Amino acid sequence: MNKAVSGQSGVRQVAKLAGVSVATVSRVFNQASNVRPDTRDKVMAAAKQLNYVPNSAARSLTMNRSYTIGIVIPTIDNSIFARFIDAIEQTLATRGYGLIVATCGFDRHCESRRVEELLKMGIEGLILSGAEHDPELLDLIAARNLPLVCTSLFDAEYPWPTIGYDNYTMGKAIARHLLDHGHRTFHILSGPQALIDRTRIRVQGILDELQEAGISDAAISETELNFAAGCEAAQNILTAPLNFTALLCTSDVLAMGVLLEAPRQGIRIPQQLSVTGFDDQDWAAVSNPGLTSVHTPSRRMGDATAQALMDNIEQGLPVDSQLIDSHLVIRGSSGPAPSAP
Amino acid sequence: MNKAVSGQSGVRQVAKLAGVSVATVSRVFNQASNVRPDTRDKVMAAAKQLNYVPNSAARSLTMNRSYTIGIVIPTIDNSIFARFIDAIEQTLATRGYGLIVATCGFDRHCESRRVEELLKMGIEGLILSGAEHDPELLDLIAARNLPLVCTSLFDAEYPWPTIGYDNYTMGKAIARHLLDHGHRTFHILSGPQALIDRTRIRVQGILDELQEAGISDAAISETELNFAAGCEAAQNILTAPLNFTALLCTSDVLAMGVLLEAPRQGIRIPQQLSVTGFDDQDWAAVSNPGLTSVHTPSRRMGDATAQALMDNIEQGLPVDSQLIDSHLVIRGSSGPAPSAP
DNA sequence: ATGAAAGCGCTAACAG
DNA sequence: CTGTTAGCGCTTTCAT
Repeated sequence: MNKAVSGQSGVRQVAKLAGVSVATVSRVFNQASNVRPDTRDKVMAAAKQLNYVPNSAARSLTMNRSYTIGIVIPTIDNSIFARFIDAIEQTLATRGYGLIVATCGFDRHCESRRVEELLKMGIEGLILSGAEHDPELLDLIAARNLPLVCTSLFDAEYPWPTIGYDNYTMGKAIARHLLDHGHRTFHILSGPQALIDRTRIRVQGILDELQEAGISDAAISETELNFAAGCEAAQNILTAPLNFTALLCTSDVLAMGVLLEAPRQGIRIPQQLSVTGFDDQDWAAVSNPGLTSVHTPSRRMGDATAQALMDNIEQGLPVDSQLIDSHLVIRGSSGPAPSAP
Repeated sequence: MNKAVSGQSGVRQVAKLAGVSVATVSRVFNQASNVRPDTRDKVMAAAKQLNYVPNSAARSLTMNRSYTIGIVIPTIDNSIFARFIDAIEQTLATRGYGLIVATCGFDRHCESRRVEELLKMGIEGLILSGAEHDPELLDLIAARNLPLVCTSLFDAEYPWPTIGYDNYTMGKAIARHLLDHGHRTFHILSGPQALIDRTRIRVQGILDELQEAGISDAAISETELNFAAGCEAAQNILTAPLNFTALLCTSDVLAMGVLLEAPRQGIRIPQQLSVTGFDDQDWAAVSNPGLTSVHTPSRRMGDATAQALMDNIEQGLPVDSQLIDSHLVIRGSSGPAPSAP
């Protein structure tokens, strides 16, 4: 059983070596005011000599501050989340905060457990994905008065602050794009709607737009939200003779599978089939053809989220919900509907 | 100035409500042995009623344990690192450890600063990328007796444990693959060799293999290690009439740019040009053509790293260097050299 | 400008 | 099996 730190030296040693009191050492390492420059130097010298690093546990205990923010997301292994975390981490770092990450797949129970673990670790703020969480968890968070931001979607009505996109409108936009190109028969490939609210909202936007155009028979295939699952789903969807001319995917990772599978089935994109995604990952510009998708600036969302949390913690500012812009990016994977589907 | 926790309740309150001593409460929340079941239940009930969550700072202070591991990597926004972290996080979670992530680009000074921040946060173990670090930093880590693992490369000779791939041999392997296909003129597109040791090692492997085949005039282009930079580099490399038939990229993110740019320049892959990557990201199987690359199982590396660290911390086991297997994946982007380059 | 001393909430002997 | 008590290393009044 290894002690976390062994060659440890505390304020005490530093104080002794510098010939001052522990209070002075503490002052030097905090708001350096009220310390004579030469005293300060003596302390710093002693500290360096002893390799002194303040003990965060003791610090946290007395100040009741941990300078850590927690985040629980489905996975890190998805460009969209990776970029998001990357941005959060960098913004937090500008003010000395650390980020503790935890993943939970799309399992609500797991999410709750992970949050509890983070709570035990003393986080001062929490970032969650989406707006559907265990009510008991939300109660606990409220009881602890822990700042929380729900991300990836924007919902001004939600009782907790949300920072994210207007998934509904974007769903409508991408459907409209296809309708404008003359498509009348559609298939939707989505992630698990029951587990992911923003997926459900995207689908709803698509369906509503189609509905308004008098189309109400779009088929929906659901699958897990990862590359392999997308490939498998694509195989199933694309084998039979196509009875649709447009395939809308609620996520690029799913569209990737379609792009891979279509040529194998002899289906040409976009001549025979238009395909669209959601997220606009890097590769969407590279694939052949390029993938029409909705660009969701997750980096911007991360910055905003981190900033909001820190402003709340340090200045008590309320965390306001925030709409992050997103927009359609049209590429080669979508085009005019073939004359004879 | 928001207190981190406000509706707080400590062992004391719980003890009083449950009609026991603080020691008993502590026992219940730790090694539940030596506590009568009904006492235990009373305590748990009281705790639940009060929304009690143990204060981690106090806990860490008395036990001298933080149950957190720190990692400093260049970026999270790269599939390779994202997958790596994802795996680490999940493995750590199995034993109640948290992961604090920090990014530093490819800047050694920044790396040192970030590590110091993590040190201040009380991490019990540290994960770094590569094996080139500020000597002073390494001294500090040694002085604090902090377990460290250097990842992404394997080097049995290195004074600190390394867990990663044999980049050199893989560099040789991919060059050999191309040589076997009759290629005799090469161009290498690499990330910054001065900043990234494993990149340098990969390049060295390639060069050595070519050298052994009597080829010593391979040109090398260096660029930043991200998608945009890869695109730009590809534009420069591919404009002039090609004086090489194989383009080896030291990373898939770079190869992605090449795959995007080649068709724009009217260059057909692999008929006119063979392209290879390194990492085998998801999209490598999807792109058109698929990208020949070296598969580096970053998830496996993450698991091994996390496991080694925890075993060291809890059982004092030495952290042994570990070679993670990697292998060549041949796809459509590489083929026989065109007869007339 | 500096020092002395009182805890922060918890765990871990040590008693009983 | 349970209670009492002494710190863990630090910050922070309150004196000086």
